[in-house]
Amino acid sequence: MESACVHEQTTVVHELTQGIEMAKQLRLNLDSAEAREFLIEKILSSYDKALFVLKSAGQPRASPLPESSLPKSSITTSSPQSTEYEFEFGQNVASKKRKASTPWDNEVKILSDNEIEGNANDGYSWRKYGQKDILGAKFPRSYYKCSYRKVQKCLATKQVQKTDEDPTVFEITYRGIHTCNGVAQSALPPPPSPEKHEIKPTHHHHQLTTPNAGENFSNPRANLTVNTWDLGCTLPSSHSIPPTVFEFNDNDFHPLNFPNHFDEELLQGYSPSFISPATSESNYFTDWASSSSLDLPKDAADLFPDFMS
DNA sequence: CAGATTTGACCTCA
DNA sequence: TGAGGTCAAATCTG
Repeated sequence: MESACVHEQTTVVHELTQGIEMAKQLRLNLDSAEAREFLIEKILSSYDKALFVLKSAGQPRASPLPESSLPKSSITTSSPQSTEYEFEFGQNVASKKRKASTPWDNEVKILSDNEIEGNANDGYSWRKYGQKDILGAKFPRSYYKCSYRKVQKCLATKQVQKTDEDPTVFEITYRGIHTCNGVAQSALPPPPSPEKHEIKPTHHHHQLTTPNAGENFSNPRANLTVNTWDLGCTLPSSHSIPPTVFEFNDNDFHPLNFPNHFDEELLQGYSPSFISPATSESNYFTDWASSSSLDLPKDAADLFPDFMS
């Protein structure tokens, strides 16, 4: 099962990456005893799960790891309903017509059966700018661009289209790279340097079927629930799409911050940039935390006021 | 009233 | 020339 292998690799890398980011956070929050405990718990949880996945990797199993079999962290989420995403990496997967001319250097295609009108809560704020009937397609295609296109010159766009076979399944195609931070520039540190967010079009096409990288968060608005093994409080419900994808080479793989800069946000800690006041989702974390059976430290709000408010 | 959405017109390219 | 993608004015919504 190659896809399962990829899945496990992704999960492990995600967990380890998360552990690193948490450790960075820990370094920044050494002064606070509560923060220390909270972050240590998260780090241990991440590595626990990474180890668990690695140990499980060699064992045969017919289906993805059941949630119940996974190590429990101090932060848990509910809802077993799963959403499948199918990723397709490469150049201009969807656009055949303008393949040679489009400036996009990356594209991610996702199939989701659990979106509301394809309005995925992917952590970014989108503005619909067009809808078009597509030849041969039963349903029109909707065009979205980043709400911060003008303010931050963010060129990320996405296309959402119901599939012919199943109107409840949406094909979401992400194009371009988010160069925005999700909020107005004035309120934030400068966007990450381009080199830090360099996305290389991969020549290897991989299809990943989630639960991927341990998502398990529910979307109270869209009734969207993704099984997740981890992420805990680091991932609001709005991130219905794995925020970090990986470019797999023959022997290694590198995390790429696409389509979301989730890792970057993690890196910045629970910074205000994580919660975009301007986004249509208004307050990801609040929704997420209130809708999930989270076992957050009672003083989490004090530890991370930006995160919680 | 500001921001988001809708929708017809326009642009680009194969 | 037609299809896909984008623009922008009109309209809607909170």
